[in-house]
Amino acid sequence: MKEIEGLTREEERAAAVFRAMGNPARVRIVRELSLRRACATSDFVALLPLAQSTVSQHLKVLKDAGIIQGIIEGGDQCYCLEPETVRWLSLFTHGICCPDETDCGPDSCSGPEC
Amino acid sequence: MKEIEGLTREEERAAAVFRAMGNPARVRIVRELSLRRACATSDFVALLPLAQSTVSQHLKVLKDAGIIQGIIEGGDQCYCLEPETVRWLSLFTHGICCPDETDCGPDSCSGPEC
DNA sequence: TCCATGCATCGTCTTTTTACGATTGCCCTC
DNA sequence: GAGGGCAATCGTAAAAAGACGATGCATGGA
Repeated sequence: MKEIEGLTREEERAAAVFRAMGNPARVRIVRELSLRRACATSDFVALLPLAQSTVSQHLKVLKDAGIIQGIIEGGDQCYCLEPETVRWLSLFTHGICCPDETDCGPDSCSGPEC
Repeated sequence: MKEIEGLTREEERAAAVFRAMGNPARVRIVRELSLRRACATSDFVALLPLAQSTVSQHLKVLKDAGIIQGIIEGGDQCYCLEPETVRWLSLFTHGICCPDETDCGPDSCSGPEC
């Protein structure tokens, strides 16, 4: 992929995070973590119709993008969301929707006109 | 990419939209549209260090994902954001951030705990 | 200590994406 | 009707992503 000069740091980060989220298995993983707070790799292997190595690779992509993080819970390695990134993503996306409005919630914003 | 069964329609859509947004040039395009409301292909060709055919292809990816749409403005073909999709994306993303809270704005939500 | 278990990483193959030039198609204006 | 400008599409080459099995590496019982 060609590098785009003049891209803001925010936009670069956005592209990286969006790319990491741009796979059904990874969306599923993130969603699961959003609901269950923390899961081990084995949970995702059970959840997804993919080989263990593939799941592990997907987790790595999400981790490298800063979307999830590995933690130790009760002595076991498991994953959870990286709150800062998730929150940042939410704000960035909202910023596309409502570039001007500063005081509109997810339910009140009108979206971009055309 | 392998199909994941048991994926909700929402998650499939999310993966497709995220994937379409997962490229620096396309983030730049969407951002520009968010600020300028409507642009012709030539505007993007001027904006990005890419060949015309490549820019056109990027626009097609965004269009296929339902993120932008082609319109006629003053007799000229140009593009603008698809408000419904942008809004939906904002909500979906916010839903990852705050799966339970229904009444939190982008500035008030606390993000997922870990 | 030895084995099982759970994950990460490596090597490899296949598929998809990205980028470009060339071509085509469509209007506008002569 | 001829020529020019703009944008989509085609063909293709290079790069990246996705998937899997095999392998490596801790750790925690027997």
